Amino acid sequence: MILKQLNEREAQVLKAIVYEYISTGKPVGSRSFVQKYSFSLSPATMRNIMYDLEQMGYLSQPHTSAGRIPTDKGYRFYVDSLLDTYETVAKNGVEVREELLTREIELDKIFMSIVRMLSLISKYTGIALMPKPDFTVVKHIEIISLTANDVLFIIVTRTGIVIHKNVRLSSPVNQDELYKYSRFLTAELSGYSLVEIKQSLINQLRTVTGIEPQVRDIALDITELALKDEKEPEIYIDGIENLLHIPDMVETEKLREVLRFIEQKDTLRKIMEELRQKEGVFTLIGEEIKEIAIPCCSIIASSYKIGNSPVGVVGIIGPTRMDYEKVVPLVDYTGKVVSNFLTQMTK
Amino acid sequence: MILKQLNEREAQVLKAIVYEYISTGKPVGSRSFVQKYSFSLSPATMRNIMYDLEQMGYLSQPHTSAGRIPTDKGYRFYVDSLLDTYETVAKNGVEVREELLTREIELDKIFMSIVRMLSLISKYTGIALMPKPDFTVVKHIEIISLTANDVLFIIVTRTGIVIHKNVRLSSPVNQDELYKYSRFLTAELSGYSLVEIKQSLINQLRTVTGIEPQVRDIALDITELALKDEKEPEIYIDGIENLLHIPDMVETEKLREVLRFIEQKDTLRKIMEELRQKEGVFTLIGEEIKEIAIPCCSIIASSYKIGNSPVGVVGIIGPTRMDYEKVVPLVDYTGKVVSNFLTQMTK
DNA sequence: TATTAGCACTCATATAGATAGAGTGCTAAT
DNA sequence: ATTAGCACTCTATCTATATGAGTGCTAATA
Repeated sequence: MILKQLNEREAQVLKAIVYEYISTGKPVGSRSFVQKYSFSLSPATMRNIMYDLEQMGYLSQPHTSAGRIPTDKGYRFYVDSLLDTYETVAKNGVEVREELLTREIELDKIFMSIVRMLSLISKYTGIALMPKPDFTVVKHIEIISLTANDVLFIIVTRTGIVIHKNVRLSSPVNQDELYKYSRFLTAELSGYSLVEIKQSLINQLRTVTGIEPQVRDIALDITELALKDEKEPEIYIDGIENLLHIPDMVETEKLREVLRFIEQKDTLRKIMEELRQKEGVFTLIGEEIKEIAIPCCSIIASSYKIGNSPVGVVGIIGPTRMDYEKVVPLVDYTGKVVSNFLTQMTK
Repeated sequence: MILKQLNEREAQVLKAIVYEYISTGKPVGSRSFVQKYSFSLSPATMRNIMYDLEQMGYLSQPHTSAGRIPTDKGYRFYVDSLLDTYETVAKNGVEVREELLTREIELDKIFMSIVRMLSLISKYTGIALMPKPDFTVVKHIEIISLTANDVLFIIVTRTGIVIHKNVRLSSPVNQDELYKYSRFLTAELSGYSLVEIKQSLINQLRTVTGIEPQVRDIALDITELALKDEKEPEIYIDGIENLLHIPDMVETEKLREVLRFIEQKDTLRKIMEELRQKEGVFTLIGEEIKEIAIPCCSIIASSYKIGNSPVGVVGIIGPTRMDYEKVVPLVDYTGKVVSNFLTQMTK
């Protein structure tokens, strides 16, 4: 196959075919297509173009004598061409209301309503990866005794997120001793982000003076232990039922697979985690989702930031054949709103 | 219709019909049924019995000249008759492993694995209502300043549950002042359950002496505010995909309704909350779920306790036509295991 | 050289009719 | 009280057939 840039006409046709297939769900045939889109071309010519596009890998046929449907490569072309122009659309007709955010205080509720909104507006499944605490700034640390050997390590971040972890000690420590640790840790660590603490601060503090060395050492040990295997940030999902009215999902087995994938969350989290590190809106189409084959599904996601660090992801899961014009700006815009909000909140 | 006790034979037949319908999913007809279950009766007699059972409301026909299917009343009869005898089966063949529980420390993880197990073993959807914190005993209270007027109120319970809530104050308070509050509250409230604190303790403490009256008053105000509209306990769900292979769920619209119901969580929570207050295993069959019509679904749930207070619920959601023999003991046993574990843990 | 008209062929889908199978209700006989 | 027999009903399944939309190819046209 010869590599070749699409010429203008081919590009137009390809976009229109993908668009048509997205809205109807039926393979696009030459005759009705030229008519509907008033191309001043005969069906025969259209067939030739389609044939070329098929050769180049943008289209395929479910069977001989059926119309064409886009391949993943075809969708990819379509989305990319959208991204060039969608920004002007972004604020129009998209109903994410910023005030909604400021009314709520608790972060989990905020994200729940964001995910709900995404699903309601897009009519697909909304997803959000909660902010990775790594980049949030410690405000307070408290260690509380549970049983003789078990303590609860609590970090409060400046955003009001509470991270807590049970830690089992090798020897019992009483609560008064724990208070000392808490005071020491709060004094030394507040104002720093978790990632700074993990990567360097703990080790620097190992030699700090002006504190009983034993308190210092045990306190830092507990901190290290508590931060070691940090809990994966939660994923919120809403609108799973929207996956059901995806026309391509008639085969129950496919649907089960998708549901299992979504419920399982680990794989989804891994994928989201990767997306977090990309800039802006990112789209995973069909088989491009490498970890697992989720049939007929695409993910459109945007990482959001606190300041300059991308800390989480919002987006939607929908059918590969989906309404990209609407969804891409929606997800992008939502990401920006969340970024602004969180950045504001942390100041 | 004349109210009448079922005679022995009718009861036998009814049980067998429900059983047969549960396993095959097809309306039970007279001829094949007498054959399969080797009743020494002719199909005609069976038809007469079926006719009677239908008159009494235990069976119905999807259409003339179809076999019979159980009504909700029929299922109810079947389950009740099961409950009389299942206890001997309870510990056999049920694979909830108690050791699994003791290895985990964090409560949410414990419940996640319980729900997972329920869904895996039953092949239906597992559900759990987390322990209502009302009956858990306070271990420690800490108030931490977030912004000038916002503070974070943290309660740690003896079980290691962390409850936190943002509270907005009318006038700014600095962190040192907050420490005083924390110390006072921890001293006065630890060892009491939240429900005791809410119902009487706060008011009793209003007049306590030996502490600056201002600290006392504000601290109690904050506590009252924080405990006022307590967060609803979370619901864990696993195995939604199992709802898909329910044969009666072929109609997508039904399935969507069920999924929406499960995702919505509020209604589910209300139902679970009611179940929490019942003793032992409880079964809601089909239309008996009053809040909403979840088509073809039943809920089997068991409340679990800490000490003597029922604090939460575990159970499963499955098709009305489900394998009650297996599920009822499973849910019951799981409830007991969780009760033991939590009661143990809290001591 | 690019486009178009025409034609034979393919495939998926929809429709209608026929048939088989399982079930019921009723009546009369046991 | 139970059963055999019979006419009737409803569903599911199969078959055949027609229809429509699509393709690829070739030859004519601009």
